[in-house]
Amino acid sequence: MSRKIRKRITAKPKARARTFAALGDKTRLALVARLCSGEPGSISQLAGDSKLTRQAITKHLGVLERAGIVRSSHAGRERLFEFDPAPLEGLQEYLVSVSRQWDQTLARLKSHVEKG
Amino acid sequence: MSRKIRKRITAKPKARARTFAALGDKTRLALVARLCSGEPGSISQLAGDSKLTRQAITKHLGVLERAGIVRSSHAGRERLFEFDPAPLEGLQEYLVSVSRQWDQTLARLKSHVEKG
DNA sequence: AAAATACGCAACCATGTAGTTGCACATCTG
DNA sequence: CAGATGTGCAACTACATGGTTGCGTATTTT
Repeated sequence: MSRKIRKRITAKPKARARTFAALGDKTRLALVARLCSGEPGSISQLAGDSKLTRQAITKHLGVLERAGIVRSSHAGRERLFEFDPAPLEGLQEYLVSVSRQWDQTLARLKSHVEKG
Repeated sequence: MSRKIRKRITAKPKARARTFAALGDKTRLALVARLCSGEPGSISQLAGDSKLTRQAITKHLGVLERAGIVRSSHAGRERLFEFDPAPLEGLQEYLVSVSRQWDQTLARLKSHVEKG
């Protein structure tokens, strides 16, 4: 089952890297914070919270959407974005498995030292 | 206490973004997987697992080190890198607080709908 | 001492990213 | 219908990133 954890750590590295990368920007972190603690918002509304232009926010929302962290739907002339928790739950599981793997590694190295 | 969570979500966004960004690359994810489940390794050893050049791996290790995810120490002519779990634990806490915030938001929106 | 190993540094290239401006188009609203 | 609002698309700049090659230097090893 050490192998099971190892598998969890190395599985789907491309999608995982993309999700991490999507969170690797302060503007996008702010968008996530806004969308996960409030109602869905249009591009103009979300751009209003920032000092950046609407077009810049559109690009950031595109990155988040490609990573699956937000979904968008059209409502009249507006495009509403809402949070989707699934990808972040995946990252959380990944980080938990990394911690577990590290604990096992520490224990193994320690017993190795004690033996000789 | 909703405010406490909100604070946790918006605190230190710069450092957090840098840590997320450091994990936003498949090569670096592989390095993390290697270092968290094995002994410390030198640059040449770590480069041996990859198809990239030693210099490319050096750059990736620099990104991980600037994010605090790995530490390095000199041993003779070698430079040994080892895993540091602290930053990833911070990300894990962050993701947990985002999930909690999202659950509260869902509950609030739901009751809002029920009321009217 | 000479060869092999491990590393650092710099230059360079291609590509991606973050941001802007400008303009066209769709959709509400008076 | 005319104007205001919300969006999409394209071009462009500036800079960061991922990767390479080349070379110099420190440290083992034989």
